[in-house]
Amino acid sequence: MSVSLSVAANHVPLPWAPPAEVDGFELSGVVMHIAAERQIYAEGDEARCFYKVVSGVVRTCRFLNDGRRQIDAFHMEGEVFGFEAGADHRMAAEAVSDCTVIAYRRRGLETMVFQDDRLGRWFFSHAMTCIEQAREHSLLLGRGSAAQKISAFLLEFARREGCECTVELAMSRQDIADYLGLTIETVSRTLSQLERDGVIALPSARRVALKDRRALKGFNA
Amino acid sequence: MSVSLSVAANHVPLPWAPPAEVDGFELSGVVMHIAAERQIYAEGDEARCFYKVVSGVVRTCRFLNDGRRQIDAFHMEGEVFGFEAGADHRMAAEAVSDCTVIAYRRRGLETMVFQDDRLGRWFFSHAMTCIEQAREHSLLLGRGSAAQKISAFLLEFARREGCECTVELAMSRQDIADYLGLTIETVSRTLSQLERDGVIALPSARRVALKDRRALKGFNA
DNA sequence: CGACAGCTTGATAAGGATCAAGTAGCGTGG
DNA sequence: CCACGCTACTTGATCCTTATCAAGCTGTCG
Repeated sequence: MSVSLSVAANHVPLPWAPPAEVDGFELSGVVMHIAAERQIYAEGDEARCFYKVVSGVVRTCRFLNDGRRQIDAFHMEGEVFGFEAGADHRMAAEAVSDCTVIAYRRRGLETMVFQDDRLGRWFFSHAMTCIEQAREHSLLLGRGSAAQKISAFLLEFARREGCECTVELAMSRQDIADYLGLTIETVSRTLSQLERDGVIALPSARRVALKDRRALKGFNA
Repeated sequence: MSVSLSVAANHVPLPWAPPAEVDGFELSGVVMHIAAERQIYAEGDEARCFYKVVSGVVRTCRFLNDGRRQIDAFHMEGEVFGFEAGADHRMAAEAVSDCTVIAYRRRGLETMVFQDDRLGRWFFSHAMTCIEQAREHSLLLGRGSAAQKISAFLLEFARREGCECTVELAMSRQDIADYLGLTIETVSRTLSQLERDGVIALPSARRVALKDRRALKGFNA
C-alpha cells in the first residue's frame, strides 16, 4: 500500500522507519531551524505536530512548581519526539544546541497509521521503545547513586553517538543534572572523581573520553 | 469488522476497551488464580501472553545486581500488563495479593491490531498511557522528597481505587518503598509524620484516611 | 584586557539510609 | 481462650550521600 499526502512548501520523505518497510510513504514535513536554548513547544501547547531531529540535540522537559526542571529525554539525530496520546503536549521541547528538525502534521497521520500495516507497526514499535526508555530512566532515577547515574548517562550517550571511546556532550552540566535528578555540583564532582579514578578523561568540559568501560558498567547491573 | 479466535478452555470476551468500540471482538483468554507473592512471569521469560487483572493487585518489577528491587507499576482491576515490544518480558510480574488474571495469547493479536482500527486505536492509546505513567513516575522518582513521593502515591491510589477519602493498601511498606525509591523505614516514618501533621489518619497499617487532600496535593506541583 | 557564563572546588547542612530495638497484629497450636 | 511465634510495621540513633551556599577558576567574546 502506498499513501501520499498533499505536498507542503518543504516536502520531505518520511525517513524514520526502515526504508524497505515504508518505501511508498511520504509525509509533508516542514524543516525548521532552532537556535540553542529556544523553545520548540511549551508544556500544554496543542500537539498539532510531532518532530524528527535532523541535526543537533533537543530536550523534552517539565517544570515543577518550585522552579526546578526535570528533563525526560534528550533527542538526537534521527529520533522522533513530541508525539502525544492526547490533544496537548505534556512536556516542553527545547533546543539544547542549534538544531534542525522536521515538523510533521499530526492530523491525518493517526488514520494513516491504521490504514497501513507497516506504518502502524513502526509507530507501535516506536511507542514501545519509548516505554522501555522511560522505564529504564525510572530505574536509574529511583535506585542509582550519583556515580551510577553519571556512568549510565555516559554509556548511553557513547552508544547513541556511535563513538565507543569519546562522548561529545551537547548539553550543559545543568542539563545533565536535570536529566539525572542531581545538582550541577554533584554532576561536576562525580565527573572529577571518575577522572581521578582513571575511569574517564576530561580533555575539555564538554568532551569525555571513556577509558575504562568495564569500570563504568560495573557501577550498574 | 468482527474477529473471533479459536476458543480455548476458558473463553472470555476482551473486556479492556470501551464496549462500544470493540463489541465484535473476542479473544481466547485463560483465567488464572495466583496466590499472594507468587510470580506470574520472570524477567527474561518469553512474552507469550499478556494479562488483564480481574481482581487483586499485581506488581511489575526488576531486580538490580545488588539485590534491590524497583517496582515499575502496580496493576489493579481492569488494567493490562505484560504487553512487550520484544520477544521477552523485560520485567517480572508478581501477585501483591491473591489475584485473578486473564492470560491472553499474544500470538495473532499483533496482526489483529492492524486489521481493525478500533482495536488498533485502543492498543495505541494503551501504549501512550503507559508512556505517560512511566514519565510521571520518573518525575516523581527524580525530583521528589519523601513526603512528595508518599503524598503522590496516596493520591494516585485514592484515585485508582475510586474512593476519595480512604485508601486500602494491598501492598506492604517494602512494596511502597521499592515503588518510590525509598527505604521501608522512610516510608513508615513519613506516613507517621503525615499523621502527626493531621494530613492523614492511619486506622490500621494498611488503611489510610486522607484527611487533608489540599495539603497532600500541596506537596507536589 | 575585562566581563561574563559555565564549570569546578570547598565547607557545611539536611535528608534519607543504615543499623538496631522495640511493638502490634495475626494465625497456630495447646 | 490464651500463649507462642512469626511477620510486618514503627521508632530511635547514627552515618553517609548529596544538596546548599559560597568562592574561585577557565575559556570565550567583545
